Amino acid sequence: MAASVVPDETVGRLVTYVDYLERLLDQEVATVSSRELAAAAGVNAAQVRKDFSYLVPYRLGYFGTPGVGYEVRRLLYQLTRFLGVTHERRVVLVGYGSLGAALARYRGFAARNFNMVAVFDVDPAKIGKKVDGALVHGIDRLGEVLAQTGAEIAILATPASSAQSVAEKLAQAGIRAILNFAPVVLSLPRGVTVRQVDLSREMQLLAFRAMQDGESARAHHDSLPEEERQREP
Amino acid sequence: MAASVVPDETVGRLVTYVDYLERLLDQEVATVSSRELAAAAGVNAAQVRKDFSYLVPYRLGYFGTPGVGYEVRRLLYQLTRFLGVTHERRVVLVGYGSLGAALARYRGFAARNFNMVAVFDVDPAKIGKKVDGALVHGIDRLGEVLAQTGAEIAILATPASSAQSVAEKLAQAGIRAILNFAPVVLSLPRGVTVRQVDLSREMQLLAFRAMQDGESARAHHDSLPEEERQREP
DNA sequence: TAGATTGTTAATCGATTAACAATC
DNA sequence: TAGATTGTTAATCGATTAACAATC
Repeated sequence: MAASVVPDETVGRLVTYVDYLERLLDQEVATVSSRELAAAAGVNAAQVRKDFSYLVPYRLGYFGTPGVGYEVRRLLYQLTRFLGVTHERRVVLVGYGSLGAALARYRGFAARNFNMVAVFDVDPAKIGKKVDGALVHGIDRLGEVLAQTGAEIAILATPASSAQSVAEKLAQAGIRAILNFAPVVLSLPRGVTVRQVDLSREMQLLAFRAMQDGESARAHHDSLPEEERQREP
Repeated sequence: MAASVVPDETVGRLVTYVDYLERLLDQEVATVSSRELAAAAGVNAAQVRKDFSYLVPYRLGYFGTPGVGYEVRRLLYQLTRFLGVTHERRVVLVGYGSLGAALARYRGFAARNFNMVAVFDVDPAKIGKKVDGALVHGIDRLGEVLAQTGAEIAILATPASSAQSVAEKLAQAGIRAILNFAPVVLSLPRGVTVRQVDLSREMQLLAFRAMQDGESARAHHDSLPEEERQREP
């Protein structure tokens, strides 16, 4: 079997389908079509069915019924089983700055069975304090605390300058997956999964699109001059 | 000219190149190759050159010199000019909960010329307070305040349940771009650019990969039984 | 049965990567 | 000049979408 049969894009959408199915379950809706799931996730209906087809090799059992759709309850059960969201997942946070503090408090994690078991920072003023239900440790105690808590997932919210070295320590200490908020590409041994969330990059992309839409006609005109008017800045 | 010649992926990477070029400029490095830029951004060198080639129609002037590479200073100038990062961009934040508060304080935005000019919330206890240098308004004052401030970009950090209706109000009030942290797919008129950041989804994806790596052998074994053992949950 | 909707295969689309002539 | 590296075209890859037979 290839290392990862199910693309990240699909796994991400499965999570979205689960969210939507839970809402349907609350509303006591019994069945749902791929078309409806697609609308909720902002994708094509064929995409939804294709996504489910990736799970066939895992032999989960039930999916849909032609002509009818999917039973909400059973589909939800299969997807959560596949995603493994049933049991608690332990998370550590490294970097208790403004963003780190927010992430520690963010309720979206707890709602999904993520339990923040420890926080790490370099600031001596923070070490030893209890924040949001978790104790702040010095980064030197990483290995020790990870061994104790058995956490497998880390949230990295340090400054860019220290992100790579901290990530290496995390990998060494047995962390399997890192959600990286530092605007640096981490290079780590295979076996450690990294997802990068670059908020500043997202904002800059948005700003570019906003500007572009506003200026399309003008920009086109401005761009005509062949000469480069650069003054060394 | 097609609506958007430059893919989002490329624009995102251009931002990353700019970050790296600024570091090189600080270090007084004069030239850089596509290979080096690629390493910094975690991509292929051909990707870097391809990304730059998308900018050719914009006739910015200088890029690289075959056999030599790119002059750091001039390349940086061209990219920032293209991205329009030179002038201040005004941003409003809607939803001052735990995440919203963190985003308001997040320094990565200010460092990139984003200025948070107003905050909105429904909680009467927050309205009228000054937080992180911006006043908190009721959502009913959206149109008024946006007209005053001229903000074009919004950060949406409300609960999922109100995200769509707030987004519609934002679009109506002239917002061009929305960074959406609510785990809901927004449907808005064309002309409003939306980027979604779903932190819980990222975490669930990571947790899945972490679990998967740990279990590959076991999971494969477990998956064999043909019978579905579902008990209605 | 007729209408609806699944699961899957094939077609399309777009992004990434390789290759290489141009050129400093 | 010889070596290096760009800019661009062509090849590859993977993800999305369309189409449709199977089937409830």
